[in-house]
Amino acid sequence: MLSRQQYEEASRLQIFSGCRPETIAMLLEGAFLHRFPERIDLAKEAETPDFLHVVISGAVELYAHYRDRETTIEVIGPPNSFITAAVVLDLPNLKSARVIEPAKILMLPAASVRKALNEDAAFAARIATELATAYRYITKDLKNQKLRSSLERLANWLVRRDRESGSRHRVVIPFEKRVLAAQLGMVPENLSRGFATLARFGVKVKGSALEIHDPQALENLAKPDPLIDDPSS
Amino acid sequence: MLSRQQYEEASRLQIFSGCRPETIAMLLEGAFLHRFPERIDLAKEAETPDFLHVVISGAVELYAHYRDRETTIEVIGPPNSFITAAVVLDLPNLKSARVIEPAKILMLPAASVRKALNEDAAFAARIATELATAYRYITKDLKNQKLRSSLERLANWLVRRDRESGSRHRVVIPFEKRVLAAQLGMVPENLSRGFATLARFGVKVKGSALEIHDPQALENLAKPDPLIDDPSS
DNA sequence: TCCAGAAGTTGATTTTTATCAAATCAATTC
DNA sequence: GAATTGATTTGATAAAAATCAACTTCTGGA
Repeated sequence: MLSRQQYEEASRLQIFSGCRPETIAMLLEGAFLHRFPERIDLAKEAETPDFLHVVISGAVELYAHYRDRETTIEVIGPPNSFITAAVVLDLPNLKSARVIEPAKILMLPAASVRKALNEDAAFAARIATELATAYRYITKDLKNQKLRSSLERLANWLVRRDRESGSRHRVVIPFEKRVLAAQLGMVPENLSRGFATLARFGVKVKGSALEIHDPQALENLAKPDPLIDDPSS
Repeated sequence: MLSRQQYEEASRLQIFSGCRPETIAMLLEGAFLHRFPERIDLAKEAETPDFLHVVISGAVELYAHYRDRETTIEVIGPPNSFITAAVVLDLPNLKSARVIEPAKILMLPAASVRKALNEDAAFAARIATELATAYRYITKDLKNQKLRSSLERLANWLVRRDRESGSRHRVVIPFEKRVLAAQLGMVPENLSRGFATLARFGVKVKGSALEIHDPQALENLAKPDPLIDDPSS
């Protein structure tokens, strides 16, 4: 269902690097490449997924429910895939996924993914790498949650974002503050109060634009730890 | 370094199922099979692992630090492996590991594991499965942390343990209460208070032995959710 | 431009969780 | 068996975080 051009584009994705052409062909056979507008749900908790989703552009929020509560687990962008674990194991999703920024998504049939996994070592290795990375990412998040107060989590989020965007001490929150609050494991009210507290450490808030006027003070508060905050380690 | 008998035993492990004999031979080439007493540290945060560890028997606690704080991420038993993600990616451990119950551990050279990953699709698929399972496990834990109060976490731990041990309404805490507290994300004092509160729901505590006298009341409190508490889903 | 509704903020209050200190209990050594 | 040490429990208090309510700001149409 992919055009020639789409096929070319898709086959260059990191997830296919080193794979045999037959594997790529099989995976792209029943694949779709779609653009989705904001708010669209791409996956739903408890449903068993039919496709592995790869984010080509845009952003997707992964969230989960319990009773009447909801929390954001993760926000992912390109070139990451999601609901990978559920696809590999053919089990129900533990999280729902919604588009948070208009996104282009490549959808690979789940059955083909499982087939490829057993036939092409390179593809299996890539999936293993993908899963290992996701595992480490969520491990860091769990450490973040269990070992830090909400103010520390916020301060570290800020420090990290700043670094990732070139340390120019101007950070923009790329989505609604409520989403950031949920991601950091706090209610929106406390995020506001958190920013108010950070004012004492030289942080100025103008809507979703944040200015860090005293980087050292912020770092002293945050005390970032590579084993929690370093995206590459 | 394995005896003939050890080799036979090791090669029957789930992690090798479906693998080519050469792969198994290569992995077991530089492998060790050791028994470790309690308290021994098998891996240390921030160190890059030389071996993939597979638990044959006993139990291992995975824990992590930040500043002067420590928390337990997970307690694992056979036939699970640990520090798998770090081995696959050749990156530093995010967690330390200590023996919590005398354990027999199979140690596979990290470099061989990475080599096998790219040469044997069956092995790569097994590692992917292993990682996917670990990922889902920790995802559930993160949901547990972010969506529940500490009393709810404790109640659900109890309900789940009871189910896993045959629903005979007698549960034994298999390690120190402090470890359980850390695993559930609370201080030991609050675990005590949690048990005191559960008395009102028919739970009796005698040391590490717990009795559930009103299973229905406990379930009503816990409100278990398969997407958080079901080990098989 | 104005308005409605949503998002975000602020204050007061409650609930949850941690901290600190002391007491109790349990296992282990001498 | 007494003494020591560490784990657990209990109580008092403090800190962190959530809730509820009121208010402000922002945003996207009519």
